[in-house]
Amino acid sequence: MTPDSKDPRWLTAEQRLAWLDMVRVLTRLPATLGAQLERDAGLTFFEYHVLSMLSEIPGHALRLSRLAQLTSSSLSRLSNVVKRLEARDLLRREPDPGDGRASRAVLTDAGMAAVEQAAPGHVTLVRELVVDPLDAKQLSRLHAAHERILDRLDPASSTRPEWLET
Amino acid sequence: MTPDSKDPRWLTAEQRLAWLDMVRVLTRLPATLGAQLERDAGLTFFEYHVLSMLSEIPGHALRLSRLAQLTSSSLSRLSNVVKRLEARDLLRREPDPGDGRASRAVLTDAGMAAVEQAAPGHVTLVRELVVDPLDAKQLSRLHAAHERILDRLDPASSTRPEWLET
DNA sequence: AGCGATTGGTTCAAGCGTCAAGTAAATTGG
DNA sequence: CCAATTTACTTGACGCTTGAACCAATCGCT
Repeated sequence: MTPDSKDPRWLTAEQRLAWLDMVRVLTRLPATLGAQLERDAGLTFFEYHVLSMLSEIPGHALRLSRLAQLTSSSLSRLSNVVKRLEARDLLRREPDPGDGRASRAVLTDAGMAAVEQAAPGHVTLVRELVVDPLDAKQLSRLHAAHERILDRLDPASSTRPEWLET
Repeated sequence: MTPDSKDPRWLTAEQRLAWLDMVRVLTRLPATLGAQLERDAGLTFFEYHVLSMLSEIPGHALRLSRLAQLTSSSLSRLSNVVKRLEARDLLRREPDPGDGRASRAVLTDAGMAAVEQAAPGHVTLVRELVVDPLDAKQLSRLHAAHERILDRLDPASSTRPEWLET
């Protein structure tokens, strides 16, 4: 009988071990994926994420504010990154037809090519690190856990791409 | 029949959904925890992690190189952070008795107090976002999945704290 | 219609992380 | 036992992120 097992201030031993391992994944996984993308495609994980969101939406165009939500970034950060990506000709900015304040980021052909060139290596690593070590059942349970966590992290689901059917 | 279900270049629809939700967790969870720590304790997630590692090891002291492994950071990053934390008197650097090249970071009383002050709020949020939305079984499966992923991310287990019994 | 508040986006300074280069101490190997 | 290498760490320059301040367009209210 652990005396403080109900004290909300602490975690039980198992909870603590689970959390510490989660922290290790949380820190190492993005770093590892980012290093691969940087090395093989000259893109940050975040830049890749931005381009890949654009590549998947019909029309390859999104308003910056929506793109910021989808990538969980501040508008400020996105603005800077979009400026850099535009300078590299991977996307361009257009005024939004419907709202004079807004801009849309549009993927260029070169941007599309960059995503297509970067994707296989990235996906291979994702498989290797996450998908392959788990069987189908384990992966679907991991997914379910993430969905529950996302309910708390993002109750309004504002970071969820609208073009995904569940 | 999905024609390319075995093509290692792509993920199946389920795998892809699972991965996209994992990416959302990977980006939002650290940001959310970091914001809380910054707001309530004036510490970065990383700074908290550094201090909390020291607080848990017997002796409250670790060589910088080991501390860098435990926190998955570069030595360079750690060196900078340690300098800042030392300036805030949360830890101090001592030459390592056994090796003239090495330094040990030692938690000060103020540093210990800072961790103890920051921990409850942090733990509460971890509970809220991760532990509470899952039941015991789900959490232990999440943990198991993370262990498998860590086998790939860190086969040598060099980021695993030595004072944890499994 | 008109005025204040809100929304969409940019910019700048300050802070933090990264990479390459540097120093110093220990280890290896001939 | 000395030279070459490796290990432990620090520093400095550069790039990215953040947060506050800013502008401009739109919305909400009366």
